[in-house]
Amino acid sequence: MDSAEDTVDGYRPWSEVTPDAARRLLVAAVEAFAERGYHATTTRDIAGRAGMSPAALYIHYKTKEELLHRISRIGHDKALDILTTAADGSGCAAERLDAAVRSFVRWHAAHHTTARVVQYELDALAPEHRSEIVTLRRQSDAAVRRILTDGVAAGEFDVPDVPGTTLAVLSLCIDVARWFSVAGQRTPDEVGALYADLVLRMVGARPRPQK
Amino acid sequence: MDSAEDTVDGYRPWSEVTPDAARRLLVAAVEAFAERGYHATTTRDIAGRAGMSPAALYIHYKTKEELLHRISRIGHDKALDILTTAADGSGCAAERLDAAVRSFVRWHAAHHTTARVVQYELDALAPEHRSEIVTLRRQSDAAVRRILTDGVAAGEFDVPDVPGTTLAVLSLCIDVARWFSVAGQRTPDEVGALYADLVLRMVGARPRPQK
DNA sequence: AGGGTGGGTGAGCAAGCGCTTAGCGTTCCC
DNA sequence: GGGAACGCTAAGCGCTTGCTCACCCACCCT
Repeated sequence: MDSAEDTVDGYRPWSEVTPDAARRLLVAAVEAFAERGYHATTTRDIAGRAGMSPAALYIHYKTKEELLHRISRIGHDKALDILTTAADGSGCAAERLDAAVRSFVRWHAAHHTTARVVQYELDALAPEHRSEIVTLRRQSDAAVRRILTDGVAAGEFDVPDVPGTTLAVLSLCIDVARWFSVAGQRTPDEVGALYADLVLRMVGARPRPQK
Repeated sequence: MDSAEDTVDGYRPWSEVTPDAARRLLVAAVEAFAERGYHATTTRDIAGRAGMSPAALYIHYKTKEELLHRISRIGHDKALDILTTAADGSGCAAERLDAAVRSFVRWHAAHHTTARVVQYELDALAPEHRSEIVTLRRQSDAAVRRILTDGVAAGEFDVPDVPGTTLAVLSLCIDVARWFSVAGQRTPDEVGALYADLVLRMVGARPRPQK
């Protein structure tokens, strides 16, 4: 249903999942999990959306939880990649923070179906898979914190509580996945721009630091 | 388990639910829903936590969904009450925004168990119950928007996009329920203070408007 | 031509689900 | 003191769940 997701940011999602049948099942699972939640989704529903019989799922995945894990892993990898690319880029702290928030939010809005599963179904993962994902999330936190610390050190930002503000910034971005709707009047680009502006205000960024 | 919730802000939660057995079941349901999600929680689990047999649940509630609806309704009423009390209070726009965010966030942190159910299990409600709750949420949105509009009109705030910023402020506050943990090092009061500061920055509040 | 291989199906199992029903003990009122 | 009313339980019904198994068929290499 969400075919608009197929070609965003010039990359084809789930292209890393092969063979074709496994990818179709995974895409079906993303849609179903996002719509009804992991626990409310049945394996029959997933297989049905992919145009297959219930048993076909178990040729490509051992359990329903493995499907969620694969989705969560790929999604977190992508989200972390977007964030660290911006965080480790060139430019002053304000520019990097702007880029990080803008692209992170744009991804959460454009891929809100995937993002919803990735961000809100963490508790449904098996303990060992959950801790693997939590490690990735800590890296996201570190990336944002790095920008804030740099900005404070350079005198660009005024942030009394760096860990708390880091948490708030990430929380703000992530929650986009919950409320964003294609039926709404904002495009992912617009939300990204709005949020980048709001976050720069939150950190007290000076228009031009020392020029 | 979360007995610390029993007496916060000087009011006893769920005191409006009678008789005693019905309240015990409801409290058990809140804990179970918050821990595992609505769909992953069984009626046997709820009854077990309340120290009753599975059938006891159906003496006080028609269905499992009615339990969720009652929880959601009471929680939304309380959250909206907190928000509108602050929004309609006296003081300049900045003071009212500070109070609104501070108390709203404090509630989400202190009652994060309840808040998690209230904010994240909306889709599990039956359509007619869902639309009833959505109405309440629109009132929350209106309350915050009112403060922002007032602040802009008074020249206290600099907000280019009032609806978008309203959405972001509420989103930021609500997401506290997702990440807040009693194991963390912040108290609800501290998070409330931090967030009030961050939001005042987001709206470009001037330290003293015209004094 | 023919047998192996890998992706697929139809049918179904054991377990667990939400919810119901028959019945039981206590309380309360006349 | 007798009976209705109430709060609750033990047992279990009908159904759905995640998952399995026996089998099938298109394709491939020799």
